[in-house]
Formats: sequence, structure tokens, C-alpha cells
Amino acid sequence: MKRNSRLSLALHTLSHMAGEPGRVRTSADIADHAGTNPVVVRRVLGKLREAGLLRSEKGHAGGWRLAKPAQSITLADVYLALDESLVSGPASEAEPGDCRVEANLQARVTEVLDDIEASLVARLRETKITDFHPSSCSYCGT
Amino acid sequence: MKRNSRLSLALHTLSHMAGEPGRVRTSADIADHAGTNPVVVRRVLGKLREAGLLRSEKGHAGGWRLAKPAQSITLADVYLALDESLVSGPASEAEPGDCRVEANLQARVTEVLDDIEASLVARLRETKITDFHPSSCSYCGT
DNA sequence: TAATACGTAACAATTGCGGTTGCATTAATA
DNA sequence: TATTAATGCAACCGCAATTGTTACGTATTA
Repeated sequence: MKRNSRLSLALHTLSHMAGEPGRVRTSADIADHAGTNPVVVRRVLGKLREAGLLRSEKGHAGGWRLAKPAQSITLADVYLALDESLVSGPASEAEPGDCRVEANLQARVTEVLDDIEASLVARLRETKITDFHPSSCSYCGT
Repeated sequence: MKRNSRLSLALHTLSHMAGEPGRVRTSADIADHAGTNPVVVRRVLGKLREAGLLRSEKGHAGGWRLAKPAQSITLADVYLALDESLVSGPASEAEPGDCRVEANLQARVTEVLDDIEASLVARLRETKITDFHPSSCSYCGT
């Protein structure tokens, strides 16, 4: 994994969960399948829990499961839950700046980027996390 | 400066040049105005030269100037010259991977991201670098 | 010949991110 | 009740990318 690894991990995990909603998965299981670390899994899935997509349970038989019907979750929900903002950065923390050209430019670029970010979310909203699980999956055994 | 600093620097500089095309500017002048370093300026503008947007001249009276009419240069030209790829990363170097779900997912996400990247370039192509220089500019004296 | 400016390489400083360890907390179970 | 197994969280390490900086070579003009 390299770029967009948080998003990749989140989508990958939710897609598997969508294929077998009843099953509870531990961070260790998920990390093993995704080739990463349980703590990293908890970090990423924690954001999804905050967004109401997942529930986690502590203790002996604890783990992670979907918090709502898989059919109701889109790629956009996951993207937004992670605060990714692939396109438009965090409001461009530029100083007020004394250069008019710079200010005009920033305003225009920010406008375009915000539009594109909105387009991206709209496109992601077209796809549900249930659209990826094949009839046969070695991970869940179906 | 922080995020997108290369693009910001490039656009800022070209916009000023568009307002006063005849003037030759040194890396030191540009760096001073942009609050950065001459070497950084040469790095960034070097990419624009490779793309045919700028010319640079060494020696005593050397410096940087536009290589083509300012009216013919759009934000997209600058963006592409820098190989920014704000949206879709460098072709997602994921291993073949033995998980079908992961592969399906990657394909779909890449498809959407590539579309969005193209949309971004199309939007940037709508704006020319001549659209930002005001009638009065303290930097160039007009 | 001296001054000036680019071209480039090398290195430092900073930042962000994933990975790792450790420990507290919680819940099921023997 | 004690043990086991899981999340939650904080702290730190290491790696990679980016910017800033210094230094030096090269080219051009006065």
C-alpha cells in the first residue's frame, strides 16, 4: 500500500463486510488480510465509527461490524468519513498577503478545486460498497 | 507557503509576467517577491521551460521571460507542466494482489479518479494567466 | 577580466504517514 | 473470581517527500 492507503484500507474492509454483514471481525483479522497492522486498522476504522458506518465492541468476543445496512453505504460516505479532501486542501492557509495577483489567483484556484472536490464526492456517491463482493470469495468462504 | 506550493509559485510568477511580458526577471527577484529561495524558483520554472512556457537566459543580463504569448497560456498548461496530478496518483502501484474485492475496488476508484483529474484539467483550461493582473500593481509599477 | 545569472548537486530541516510497542479498559468465559 | 481476548489510546521510530540552503560550475555581458 502506498497512496490513499487509508481510503483503500477502509473501502476494502467495508466491501468485505458488505458481503457477510453478520460476521464480526477483529482488527487482527482485518490487518492480516490487508497486509498491515491492527493499530492502523483501528485508527482508520475508528473514523468510520465516528461517522456512524461501523460499530466496534470491546472485550472477549469483540470486533467490528457494520452499523447500518450495506446497501445504504456509498464510496462517498467512506471518503467523507476519512476527511480525505484529495483535491482541495484544508482551506489553503495562506497569509492575507499583500499581492493582489496572488489573492486573485488563490481565489480562482480554490473555486475550481472546490467544484472538483464536489464532483468527486458526487461520483463516489454513485457506487455502493455492495458492488464489489464476488460470488466466490476466499476470505469469507462463500 | 505550504500545500501546492509549486503550483502556487508557478501561477503567481506567470501571472505577473503576463502583466508585463517584456520584462526579464531574475530568480532572485521572483524569489524575493514570492517569499522563497532563488534555487526553488529555478527548480519550478525549469519545469515550465521544459514545457515551452518560459525561456531563461544565463549570464549578466539573464533571467526569465515568457516563451509564448500570455493570452495563449492557461492554468492547465501550468498544471500539466508541473506533473502535479492532484487527484489521481501515479497509476496506483498496487501489487497484482490475490483479493478480488480489492482489485474490483481499485479499478473502480481509479476510473473515477481519472475522470475527475480530466475534469480538473478541463476546468483549468478555461482560465488564462492574463486574467489576474490588476490595473495597478505595486510589483511591476503599472 | 570581473560581475552576474542560471544549472545542478548535495545536504539540512520539516512534515506526514505507516508501523510498532506498551498499557489501560472492557467484556466473555472457564 | 481470574483469565483471556479484544478495543482505545498515547508515544515513539523510520521512511519518504518537500522545501530551504549552500556551494560550485558554466555562460554571458560590460
